[in-house]
Amino acid sequence: MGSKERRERERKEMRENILNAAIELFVEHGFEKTTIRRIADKIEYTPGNIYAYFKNKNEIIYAIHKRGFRILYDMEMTVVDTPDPSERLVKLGQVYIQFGLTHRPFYDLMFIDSHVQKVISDEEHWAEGQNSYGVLRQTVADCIETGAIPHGDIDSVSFAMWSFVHGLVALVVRGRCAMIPDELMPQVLRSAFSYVNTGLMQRNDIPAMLRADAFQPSQ
Amino acid sequence: MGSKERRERERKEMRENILNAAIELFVEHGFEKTTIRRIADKIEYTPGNIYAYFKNKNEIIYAIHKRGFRILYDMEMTVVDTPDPSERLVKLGQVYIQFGLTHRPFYDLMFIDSHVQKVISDEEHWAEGQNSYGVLRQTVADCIETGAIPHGDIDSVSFAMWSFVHGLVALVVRGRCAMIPDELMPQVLRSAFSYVNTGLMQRNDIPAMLRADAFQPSQ
Amino acid sequence: MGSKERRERERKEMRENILNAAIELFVEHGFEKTTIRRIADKIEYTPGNIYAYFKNKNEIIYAIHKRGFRILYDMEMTVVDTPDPSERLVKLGQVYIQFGLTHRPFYDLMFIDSHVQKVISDEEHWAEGQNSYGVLRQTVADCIETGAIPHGDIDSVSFAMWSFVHGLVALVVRGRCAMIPDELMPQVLRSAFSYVNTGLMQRNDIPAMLRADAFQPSQ
Amino acid sequence: MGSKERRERERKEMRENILNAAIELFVEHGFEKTTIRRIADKIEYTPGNIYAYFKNKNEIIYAIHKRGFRILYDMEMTVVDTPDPSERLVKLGQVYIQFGLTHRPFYDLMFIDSHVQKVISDEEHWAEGQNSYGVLRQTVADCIETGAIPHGDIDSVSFAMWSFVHGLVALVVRGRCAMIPDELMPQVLRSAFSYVNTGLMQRNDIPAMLRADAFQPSQ
DNA sequence: CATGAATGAGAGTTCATTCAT
DNA sequence: GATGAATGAACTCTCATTCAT
Repeated sequence: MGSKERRERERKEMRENILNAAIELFVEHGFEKTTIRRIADKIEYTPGNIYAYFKNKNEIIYAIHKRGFRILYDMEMTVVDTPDPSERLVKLGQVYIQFGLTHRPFYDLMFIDSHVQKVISDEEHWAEGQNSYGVLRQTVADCIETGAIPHGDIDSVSFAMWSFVHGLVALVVRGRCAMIPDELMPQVLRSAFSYVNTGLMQRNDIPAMLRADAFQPSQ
Repeated sequence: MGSKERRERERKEMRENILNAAIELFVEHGFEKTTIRRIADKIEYTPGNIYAYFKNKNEIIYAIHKRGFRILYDMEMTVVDTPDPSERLVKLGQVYIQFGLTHRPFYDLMFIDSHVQKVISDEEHWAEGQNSYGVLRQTVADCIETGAIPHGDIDSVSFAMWSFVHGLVALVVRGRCAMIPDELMPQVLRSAFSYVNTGLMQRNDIPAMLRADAFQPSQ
Repeated sequence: MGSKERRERERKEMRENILNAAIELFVEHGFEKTTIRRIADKIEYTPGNIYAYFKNKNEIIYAIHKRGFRILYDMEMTVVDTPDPSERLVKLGQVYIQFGLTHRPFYDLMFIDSHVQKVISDEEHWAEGQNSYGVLRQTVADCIETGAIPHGDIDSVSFAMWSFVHGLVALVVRGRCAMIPDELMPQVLRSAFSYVNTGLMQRNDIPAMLRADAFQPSQ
Repeated sequence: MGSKERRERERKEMRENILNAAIELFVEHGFEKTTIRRIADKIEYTPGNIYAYFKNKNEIIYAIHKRGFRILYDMEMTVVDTPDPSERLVKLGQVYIQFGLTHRPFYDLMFIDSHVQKVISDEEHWAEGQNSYGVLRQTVADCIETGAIPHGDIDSVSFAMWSFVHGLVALVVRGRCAMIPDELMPQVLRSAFSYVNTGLMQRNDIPAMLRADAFQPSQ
């Protein structure tokens, strides 16, 4: 019977609706203001009905979380074929920052939010994160192997790289840059990013790509 | 009469109690769950009574915020006299990370928490933060002047340095290091930190000080 | 399906219940003591549930306010067709007093309560009041034109008329008539009302209608 | 021993201080905002200490109530010697309105406020009010006797007179005059007042005194 | 599957009042 | 007489969640 399949499909569509509404609210008003009632209002359903599709609010968070990692991963995929490891590493950093600044609520949920930390913890929900980290790790390994960056423990170096770009984004996303005027932030971000890259990359000039105009803070 | 003094002291103790309870709750459950009621319960007082010591919840945040910056600033002061700028820069980084990891709730409140961002915004409450940034900025300026690190825009470089150590701490504090086993974290942090420093510092060997065993993640 | 209609009806009944409970409490304890909790208790519901029917406490006030003016207006409509202006003016006064004394909490809310004054202020919520005033004003204008009462500025005269009847009702409603024994109040009110009317109406005898036994203080 | 007297005197002064503070708060911020704590703060004493001088908040209300009637009575005394009864009646009305509009919080407390109504009820606290009413009543009696106003039951006529001026003041004090522009209110009040007086006083011209520029509404 | 009414817990805050000192 | 710390009840309002229909 195709009826069962239709059921299945409708169910998926509904989950999608809920999720999209949740994400929109989330993007617009942040996590705290994304309540079940508001999600329900947005799709013109009833609060109670949400629970037919998601066990509870946390399940919705998981889903958003997952989708965020999907977006990040897709963005990473656009640069992952770059043959030169050092160039790839830089591009990965750019893509990461771009993701963070253009999808702030996602970034917040994925890498900063503390409620998520508790709710997701060490569950299977970090699987997607592992993929992203894997891409970075491999690139770092390649860089070290080719001598593009100094030798070092792969995980430590990967963590260093990640920390740097995370720091940049996190300080912006959580509004800790009061000392730097808003209008200067894009330039400061660019400079900071290329400064570290250039510094680490042993004068293998990569100025061209570092000048790429990414990183417009958004939203 | 010492009675007035005793009163004064008791009052301070009470404020201290409230603050400590708040900080503890904040550590355990994050800001949202740190409610006036819970604070009161913890110290076995009445919710209303809290308001005899702090005008409102925000004042409690301010107090924690301020205290955190005081602690950080004091820690920075212990290394600020280091004459060699590059050594000083490294030590500042170490001190910052140490602060972040040994005073996680403070760090969280000061540099990560989003509600604080809203409540404190651009008010006078960032004054203390400016001091800390000032110390970093001056050190970076000295480093550039002496050629210890590559030339660059002072604020951009300062922001880069800050971002890096913030990234390290923030990922740990907000539990985003699932891919690195807990027992390896201290070593990874150390390696990551020295990797970037060594890389940027143009082979001015500073291995000795980088081996300093700091950064034990704490509670 | 009548299910939707039933829902609709039940919803209206519920709003009605809330409103009635609110009005009763308002009668008994005044506005300040008419709290959401007490309303909820009275109808044996949960405080939070009230908010499913009224956005907030002010909305409940608006509703009572509006309803009160509706009742008053309807009562005015029963006499507004009286052709003789002076007779109409007297009847309007009687109707107004009757409304005030038989719907005291409404009257209180509409014309006396001070919190309402703050909450409603110059918003659209006075629209209904304007209708009532309009009826009075027109009647006064007619009276002046026909010479039933002395010439004068229409608004000033209308305000005078209104003030008089408001004064009568307000002193009763707010219990400032201690000097007059309760059992005499009805007669005193009647006498006072007809005294002023007869005085102003230049000996156009209207004794018949002034003897109408209205104005029993209620509840 | 004069020590006892001194005690007595100091006690009175303290009561006075509390009362004045309460009245000031009351005048500035209204009844609801006049809290024990605020009174205490104003005179730089402790909330608890207030209770050494007044049994509770209601006692403070009584005192303010009483003082208000004292002021009104004193104002009435300035016109009570007017020999002509009709002139005296008009002056009494003027004085009453003036009191109401220049001492709004007092007026509110004395003649409108509902909390007072409950707290004071039929106790001895209305004694002062009786005096004021007595003055009016006597004047009305004189007016009737001399034929200045139509014959009628003294209490009913007195109540009518009182209701009229109370209505005028109460509508203003409780902000129910939205339909009359603020800048016109003084003139409207004057007109309304003289309209009724002239109307009732059987063309005994009293225009001169009615033109007296009283009744500026005040804070 | 969907509704919508209802719950219960909990949020920050204010207040009159009490009481040991 | 005066202090100031403390209480306990009350306030409006929000939310995730449940459940009969």
